[in-house]
Amino acid sequence: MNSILSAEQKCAENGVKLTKRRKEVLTALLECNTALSAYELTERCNQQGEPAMPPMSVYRILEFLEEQSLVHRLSTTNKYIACSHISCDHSHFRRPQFLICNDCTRVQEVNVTPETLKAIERVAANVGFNLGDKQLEVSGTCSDCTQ
Amino acid sequence: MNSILSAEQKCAENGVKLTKRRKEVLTALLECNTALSAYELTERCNQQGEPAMPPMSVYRILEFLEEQSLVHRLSTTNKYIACSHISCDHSHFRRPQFLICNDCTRVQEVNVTPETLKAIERVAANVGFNLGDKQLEVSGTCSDCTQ
DNA sequence: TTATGTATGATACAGTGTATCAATAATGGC
DNA sequence: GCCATTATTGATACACTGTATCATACATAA
Repeated sequence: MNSILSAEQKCAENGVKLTKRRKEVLTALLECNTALSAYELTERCNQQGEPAMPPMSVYRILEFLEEQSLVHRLSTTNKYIACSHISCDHSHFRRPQFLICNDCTRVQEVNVTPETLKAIERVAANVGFNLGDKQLEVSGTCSDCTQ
Repeated sequence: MNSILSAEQKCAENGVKLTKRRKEVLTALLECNTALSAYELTERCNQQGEPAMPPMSVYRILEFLEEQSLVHRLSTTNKYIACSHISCDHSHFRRPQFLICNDCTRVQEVNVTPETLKAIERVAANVGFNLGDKQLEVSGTCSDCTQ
């Protein structure tokens, strides 16, 4: 679990702690490798031998992990996915972008060109919108579900 | 209510009917001029003198109106907004795009250039994603909430 | 009118997220 | 070590959102 070590280090730098419970949640999310809802994640955590964790705790922990940029919340589907940049050094040097399959809810992190991002930002700026550094979520149909 | 007439006509062309209840829902959504959740919309409809409508009906009617492209469902916020092209002749010649304010949930329909859309489609195609003709939803902060 | 299909009403319930308070664990000062 | 303070987690209740299901009303055509 290289990622867990990196996550722990990152938290330490920020003066917060990656507790046992938080590790459990992050590990479960990293292992499943897809986006999960808070309740799906709760179920997964409670399948391990550990004492059961209530959904409320999972919500709080997800909020914590999101603040630390260790997970992303996909507002399109209300699911959470582990950040794919935990172990590599570079932080999100630019807004992350996700493709979300409408059918199987599979999620794929992608990178559009900076120019394209700029173009979108410009359109938003024209009507007074500030995109901040939130991620971009685009829904479609993945290759498996297209057939 | 020019839009209602256009909507009625559009339905007639498709061989479906814009009933009294459906008109009520669409009118309420057109009048409020913002995105509303199904329950907010129910409340609004029931503030008129009409006999009360249960949420279930509103859900069904919204589904109907969405099929007729008279309203858009914003999956980012689970809200509905009236299509801004009901009265003008042209249909959605290209994928509609919405900017959604994270703070006040205000929604603004915009148009990025076809080239930008193509660029996003290309990135998606590279990993086997098909964007179909679903709308694009981008969340940010509107001018009012930025200050 | 009767039969058929469509639209709406009503009820119950499952799923999701939040508010609140209680209990436990960690931390720092003495 | 012991206590006070804070952070974290547990537990309960509840509000909100959406769906499943069946019953009723309405429209249309034979």
